[in-house]
Amino acid sequence: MLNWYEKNKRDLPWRHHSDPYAIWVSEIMLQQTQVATVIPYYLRFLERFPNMASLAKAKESEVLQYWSGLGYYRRARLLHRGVQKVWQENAGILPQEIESLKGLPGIGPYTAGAIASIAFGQAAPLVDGNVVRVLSRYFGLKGHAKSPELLRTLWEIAAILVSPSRPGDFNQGLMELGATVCRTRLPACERCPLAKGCVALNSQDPEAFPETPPLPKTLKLTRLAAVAQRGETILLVQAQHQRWFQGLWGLPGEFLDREADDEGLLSHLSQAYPGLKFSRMVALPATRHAITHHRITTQAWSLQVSGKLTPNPSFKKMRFFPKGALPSLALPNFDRKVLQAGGFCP
DNA sequence: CAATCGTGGCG
DNA sequence: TCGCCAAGATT
Repeated sequence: MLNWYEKNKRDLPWRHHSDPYAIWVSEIMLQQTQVATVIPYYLRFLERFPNMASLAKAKESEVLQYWSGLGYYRRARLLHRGVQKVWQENAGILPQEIESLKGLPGIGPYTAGAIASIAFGQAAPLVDGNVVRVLSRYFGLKGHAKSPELLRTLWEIAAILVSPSRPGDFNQGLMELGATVCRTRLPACERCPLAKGCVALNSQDPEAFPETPPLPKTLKLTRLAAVAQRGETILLVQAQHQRWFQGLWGLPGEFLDREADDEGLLSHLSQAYPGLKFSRMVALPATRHAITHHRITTQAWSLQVSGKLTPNPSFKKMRFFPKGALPSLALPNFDRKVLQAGGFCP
């Protein structure tokens, strides 16, 4: 494993760092997110927040701005809180103990093992999606990829296997193998250093491991949204109690269980934003977006606003932003797609 | 424990 | 077009 990793590891930005903070950031961004997606976000984030001090002092809104488009925004808020906690309560020194790491916001069993082994050289195991795949295939273990029983077994195996002398390389090697060779579909078993003893390969169907759990049914939703303009500005609201995108800015609107129509949007807007008057509605191209198992079609309208905004308790903030500010705002791609389709944003 | 959170890419 | 999936944590 160690020899294979040494020869085959990819040149990734976070592998240029030995700073535990930089590794921490990479591990949070990589949660449920592929390497290629993370790289540009990681580079920008570290350029703006090169150390704990800069991130600890930053406003959450700016942290979210740099996370905008990467998804799973709770990760950004928890990372921010975690860094602030270390900065304030531990003199900016990241603890090395697994249990202490797990006590930090956003750091669970996997990330604690990753930081302990990669940043601190401790012989700590880790189990992520790659490790589940590699080990369940190699040992021919039954059970769904997320079943607690299989995961318990895998953590025990990983703890036995981890190299005491080079735990970080071993753990990264296991994950690298899962990402590049022992892939979910079309595993490249001919290139695998573990092929000889692999139970799944010898069973002729490596893809049968791990078993795939049943997925939740996809739900279709319709959403109304407004690109409400006053001069060269656009009305945005900050999600506070909504189900999705807490803390981010977004277009005003609502979800429906029926067909979208402009009258529905007008009645929603007049109720949610008392004091404002809307006119000159023009339908924008419908956009589609998926959030976990939801498939959402957004029908948006462009319209003009007049009148004075009365604060609404369901939103923390409502503001008119200049169009030029849109690219650097913490917006979910969900809304960025609407703005781009309407030509309001590059 | 099981459901949930975003997004882009792939076949 | 659509289902499936990816360096998980939280509630």
